[in-house]
Amino acid sequence: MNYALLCTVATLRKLDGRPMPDAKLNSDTRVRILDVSERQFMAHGYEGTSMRMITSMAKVNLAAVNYHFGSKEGLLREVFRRRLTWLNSERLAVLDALEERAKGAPLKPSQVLEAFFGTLLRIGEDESLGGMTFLRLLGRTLTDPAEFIRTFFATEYAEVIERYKLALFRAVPDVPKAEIVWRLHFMLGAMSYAIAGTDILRVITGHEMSDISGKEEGTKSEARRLSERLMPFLLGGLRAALPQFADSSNRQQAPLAKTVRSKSQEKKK
Amino acid sequence: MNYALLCTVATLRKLDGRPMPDAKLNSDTRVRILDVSERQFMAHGYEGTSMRMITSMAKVNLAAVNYHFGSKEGLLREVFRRRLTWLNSERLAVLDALEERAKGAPLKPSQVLEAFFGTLLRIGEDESLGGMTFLRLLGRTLTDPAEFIRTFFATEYAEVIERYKLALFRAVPDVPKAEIVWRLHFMLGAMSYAIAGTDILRVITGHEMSDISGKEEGTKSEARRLSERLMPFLLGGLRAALPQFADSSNRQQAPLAKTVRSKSQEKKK
DNA sequence: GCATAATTCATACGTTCGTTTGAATAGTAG
DNA sequence: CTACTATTCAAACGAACGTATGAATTATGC
Repeated sequence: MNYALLCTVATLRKLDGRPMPDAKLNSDTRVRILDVSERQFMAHGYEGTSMRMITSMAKVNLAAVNYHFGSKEGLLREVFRRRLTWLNSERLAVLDALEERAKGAPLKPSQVLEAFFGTLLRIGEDESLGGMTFLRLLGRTLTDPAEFIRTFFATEYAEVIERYKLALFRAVPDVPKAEIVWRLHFMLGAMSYAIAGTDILRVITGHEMSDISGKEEGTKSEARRLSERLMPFLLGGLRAALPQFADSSNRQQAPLAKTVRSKSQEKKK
Repeated sequence: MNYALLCTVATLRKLDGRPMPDAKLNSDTRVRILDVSERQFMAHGYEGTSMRMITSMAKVNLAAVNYHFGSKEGLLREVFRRRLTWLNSERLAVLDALEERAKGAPLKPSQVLEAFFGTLLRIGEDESLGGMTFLRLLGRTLTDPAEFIRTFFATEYAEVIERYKLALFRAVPDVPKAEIVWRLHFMLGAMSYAIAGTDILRVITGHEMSDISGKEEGTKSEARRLSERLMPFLLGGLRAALPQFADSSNRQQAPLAKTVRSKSQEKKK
C-alpha cells in the first residue's frame, strides 16, 4: 500500500538528506487528483464521492489514488493538509507579529478575530490557496461525524486554537474564560456555516442579499463581502453582555418558550 | 415501491375520509426504524449509515425500510419530518402569541431569538421530541451537500424563516434589512455548529468548559446550558455596530492580515 | 544506452450497497 | 370461516464500492 511513499523513502535515502525535489510531491497526477477531490468532496461529501468519480474526472487511472495517497482516507487528509498547513502557520505568524508590535500589551479583540478569521477568509480570495471551493469544503467537513476526520482536525488545529484562546483571554479580560471558550465555539460555527453556504437562507432570501449589497460591491470578491459582514457580527457576539445567571432556585426560571403549548398537539406520555 | 403507502391509500379510501388510525402510522416497526435511524444518521451521517446497520439494530427485516418508507431517502425525510413539523408549527405558534400580546408593537430582539432558538433548544430537553440526538443530527445535516436534503430543508423551513425575518426587521429597525438577513444566517450557523458538537474545541478545551460551568449547573440539561450561553452571543451579534463601509475606492482598504506574508513560504505564481 | 526506479495502466477481487421479489404470516371485516 | 389486506421474512439481484496485482510504460542516474 502507498507505493509512492515507499518510492519516496528510497529516493530520500539515495539523495542522502537533501530535500526532495518539489517535482515529486507536485507531479501533475497528484495535484490533478487533489484539485478534483477538493471540488468533489465539497460538492458531494466524503462518503458521497467515489474514487471512480475522482479518477475519471481527473483523467488518471483508477489505481493512481491508492498509489499516491495510500487510501481514500489518506487522500482526504492530504486534500486538507496542503491547505491547512499554510493557513495555520500563517495564523500563528500573524499573531506573532501582532503581539510583537504590541510589546506585551493585550491585543484588541478585533485584531485577534481579524487575524484568525481574516486569514481564513483570505483563502477564499486566492485561488492558489484553494479559493471558495476549499472554504466551502472546510465548512462542511468541520461537522462531519467520521471519527478519523475529527481526530485529524483536532491535531491539525490544536496549536492554533490554544494560542488564539490565550490571546482572546487577554483581549477580553472582562469576560470569563469559560465564556470566551464557548464564544470561540460559536464564532467558529457562524463562520463554517456561512462559508459552507448550503443553507436554507441562500435558497429563500439569496436574492435580497445580493440585490441590496450588489450596488457598490460588484467588484468585491465573495470572501470579502462575507468578511465585512461576519466580523462585526463576531465582535458583537464576543463582547456581548454576560448572561445573567439565574438565582440558585433554578425552577421556573425558564424563559424557554412554553407559552403556547396548548396550541400544539397534545403530548403523549 | 413503498407498498405501505399504497396500502395506506387503499385504507383511506375504505375509511372514506375519516382520519387514519394512528396505530397504522405508529406501528412498532416504523418507530423502531425511525429511532434507530435518527441515532445512526447522527453518528455516521447519511451516506455512512447503511440500511443493514439500521435494520439489524432495529431488529426488523431488511426489507422493512423500503416497505414503510419507500427508499433510504424517504426514510431520512421521515426522520426529519416527524420532528420538524412539531418544531416549526410550534415556532409559528409562539411567534403568533408574542405578536398578539404585543398588540402591533414590534417585539424585542431577545423575544424573537428566544422564540426561534429557544423553541429549538427545548427539543434537546425533551426526549419525546428527539432530544440531543435529533439536535445533533439536525446541526450536522444542515450543512450536508446532498441535493435532496437541501431542497427538503428549504421547503420545510420556508414559512418559518419568512415570518421570523419580518419579525426581526421590525425588532431591529436600525439595522438594514440585508444586514439582518446576513446575521440570521450567521446565527443559524452558530447554533447548528454548537449543537452538532463534533468540533475541535470540545476535544481540546472541553474539560475547561465543563469544569468551570459545572459548579452550580450540574443539574441543568445540556440544552439549557447551551441556551444560556448561546442567546447572549446571538443577541450581541444581531445588534452589533454596523460595518463601516469602505470608501468607494476599495483598493488597499484591506484589513485582512497581509502583515507577515514575508514569513510564510513564498507564493508560486 | 543500460539498469533501475517511478509511474501508469487494464483488469480483477471480494464486499457491501440499496432495492426487489414472491412466498409466508398476522390481522381484520363481513 | 372466509376473503382480503397488511406486514414480515429469507433470499437474491445487479451495481457500485475501495483496493490489490502484475505487466507495461516512462523517467532518471551513471
